[in-house]
Amino acid sequence: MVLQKRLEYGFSGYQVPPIPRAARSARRRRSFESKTNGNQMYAFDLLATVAGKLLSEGESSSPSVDSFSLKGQLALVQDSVGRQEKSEEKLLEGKSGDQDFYERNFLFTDIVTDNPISDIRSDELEFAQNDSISKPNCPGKGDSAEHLVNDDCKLRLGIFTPANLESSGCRLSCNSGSDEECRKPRNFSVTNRADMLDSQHLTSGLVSSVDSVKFLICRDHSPSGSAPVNRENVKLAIIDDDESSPACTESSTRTKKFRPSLRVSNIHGQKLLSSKPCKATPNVKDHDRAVTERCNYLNRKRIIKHQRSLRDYPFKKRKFYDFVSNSDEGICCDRMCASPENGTNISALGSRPSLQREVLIWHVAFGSVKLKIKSFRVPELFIEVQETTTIGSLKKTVLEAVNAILGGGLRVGVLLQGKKIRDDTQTLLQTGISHDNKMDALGFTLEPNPHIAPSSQLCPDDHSCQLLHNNPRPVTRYPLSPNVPRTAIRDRNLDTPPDLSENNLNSLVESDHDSAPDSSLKIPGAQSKALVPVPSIERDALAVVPLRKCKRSDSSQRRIRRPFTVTEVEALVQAVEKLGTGRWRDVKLRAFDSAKHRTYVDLKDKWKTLVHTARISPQQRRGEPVPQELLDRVLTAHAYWSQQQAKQHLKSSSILTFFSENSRCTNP
DNA sequence: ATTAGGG
DNA sequence: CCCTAAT
Repeated sequence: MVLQKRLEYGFSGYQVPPIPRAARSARRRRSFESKTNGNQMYAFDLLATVAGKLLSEGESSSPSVDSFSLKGQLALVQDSVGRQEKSEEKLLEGKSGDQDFYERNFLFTDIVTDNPISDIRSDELEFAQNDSISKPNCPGKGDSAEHLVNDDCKLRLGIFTPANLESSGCRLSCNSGSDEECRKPRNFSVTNRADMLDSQHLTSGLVSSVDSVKFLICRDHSPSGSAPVNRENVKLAIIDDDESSPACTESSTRTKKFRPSLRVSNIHGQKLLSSKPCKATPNVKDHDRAVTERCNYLNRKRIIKHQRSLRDYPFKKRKFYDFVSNSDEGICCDRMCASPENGTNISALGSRPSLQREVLIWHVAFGSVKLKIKSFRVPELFIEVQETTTIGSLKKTVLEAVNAILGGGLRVGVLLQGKKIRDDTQTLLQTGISHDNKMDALGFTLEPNPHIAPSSQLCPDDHSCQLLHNNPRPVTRYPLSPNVPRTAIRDRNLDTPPDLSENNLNSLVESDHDSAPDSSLKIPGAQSKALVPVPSIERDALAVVPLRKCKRSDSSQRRIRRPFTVTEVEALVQAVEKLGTGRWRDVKLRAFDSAKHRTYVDLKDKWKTLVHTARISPQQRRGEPVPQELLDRVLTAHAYWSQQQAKQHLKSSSILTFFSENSRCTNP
C-alpha cells in the first residue's frame, strides 16, 4: 500500500535580481502540488519538479537544474564530474572510474529513495542550477534534448517535456497509475520557455535573468513546528527570496541520518559553498548571500572524500553493473534519458538505424533493475533491388528501410518467461521482474505498431480499413493483422503472359506501392523496386530477443504472411486460364518466376482460396477485395479445367479399362 | 521435385 | 501458410 504524503516544501534562496517591489509583492508565495509518493519519492521527481517549477516561474537562463544535493553528501545528478576528478576518485576508491562515477550519481538517489522524503530535513536538500556547476562536455546544452542523450551526460537530469523527450527518442513511461495520469505532463514540464518568460515576467516578476539559483527544499514544518497532519500530497511552494520562509526557518535540531555539513549556493553562476561544514541549523535568510563563500569544485570534492572516508554511507551500495548479456557485438549504448515519472533512466530506441541495436536501460532508483538489451535484431528485412543497383544505393535502401521500421512503426513488448506482459501499468515488481531475476526469462519483442503503421492491408476488410483511416484509434471488428509492415512486390521478369504487357507490369509495381502499408517505405531515391520489411518468428512480433539466444531455429520459422495483391491474383488467374489447374510449376514459372517468395504450392493454395472466395458472398470475404471480374474468371477457369480434368480422368480410366478388359479378354 | 488435399 | 501423402 502506497501512501501519498502531503509535504510542503518551501523554496528559498532565490537570487532575485532587482525587480520592482510592486511586482514582487504581487506574488509572494506560490505553491503547487505535485502528487508524489512521499515515501518513495524519487530524486528525479523531486528534481524535476523543482526545476520545472522554477522554470515555470520564468527562469530562463537554464532549463535544467542538474544537480542538487543533500547537504553534506555529494548529490550531483549530473555527469559534471571532470575526468580528472574521476580518476582521483578512482584512486581513492580503487574502483573503475565508471563505477565511481555511477556511484556518485547513485549516491543521492539512494539516499533519497531509501529513506522517506519526510526524513530529510528541510535544509538538507539543496538544488543548484546547472550553470553553476562545471559543465561536462555536453554539447547541446539548453533545453534541447541533446544534452539528455549525449553519451557523456547520461545521468544528467533536465526538464523533461513530452516534446523534448520525444525528440530525444525517449518516451515517458509510467509504471503505475492510470494511463491518463501518465500522459499528463507533470508540473515540471516546460515547453515554451520563451513564451513563459514573457508572460511570467510581467505577472510575477519573480525571476528574470537570474543566472544562479539556489533552492532549499524544506520539509513542511508549520511555524509552530508541528508536523502537518495532511501529508497526502507533496506540496511545493515557491517563496520569494526576500520573504523568510516559514517552512524553512525552523532550525531543526533533530538528528537525522544526513547531517548537513556542506552547503552549496550560487551567485551569478558560480558555485559557492562553504569550505567547512555548516551548522546543522542553517539560517535560510543568511545563506542566500551572506554566508556563502566561494569554493571550487575540488574543495567540495575534498569534503566529500573526507566524509566518505569518515563514515559509511547510510545506504547500501549497489551493484552498478550487472548487465545481463555479455554478447560481444553491438553498438554502444544508446540514448539515455531520465524519466521523472518513475525515477528511472531509460534509454530508448533512437532513430539511428542499425540492424543491431544495443539498448541500455538503467533503473537507478531503489529497487533498481538494470537491464541491458543487447542487439535488437531486426529479424528479416527483405529487400529486392536490381542487379544494376549500386552499393551506395543499396546501403541507402537498407538504411531507409531500417529507419522506416525503427522510426515509429514498432512498439516494444515485454516477455517474461515467454509470456507476454500486456499490462503496461504494472510495475516491474508487480510483474515479477527484479534485479535478481534470471535475465534469460526476460525478453523483448519488436512489434508493429498498429497505430503508426497504417495500411489497408492491415485491415481484414474494407470496413475496418475505413475505420482505421478515419479514426486514429479504430475499433476494428477483426483483430488487426499482426503482420504489418509488408508490402510488396517486386520487379519481376515474368514470362509475360499475352496481356501482361509492360504496362501491366508497371501498373503492378505501382499498385504494389500504393498498397504499401508504410508510406515511409517508399524510397524515392532508391533504385529498389520494392521493400519488404519482413516480420518474423512470432505472429505479432518482428523479433523476439530473449537476450540470450533465439530458441526457434530459422528453419522452423513460419513464413511471413504476404497476402496476394490484386495484380498478383490477376497474373495467377491469367496463367491458370492458360495452363490449367494441374500444372502449378508451370504457372509459377510463367507468372511468378521472379517472385521467389511464391512457390508453386503457394500458387496452388491461392487458387484454392480464390475459388472459395469466388463462391462465397462478398460480405464474407476478407482482406483486400478482389475484383469481381477476376473472381468470375476464376470460377470460369476452374469449371473449365475441372471439366478437362474430369474428361482426362475419364479418358485415362476408360483407357485403363479398355486395356484391362482387353487383357482380360485376350488373356484368359 | 511436384501435385493434391486437409488443416 | 503449413504439412504431408502420393507421385
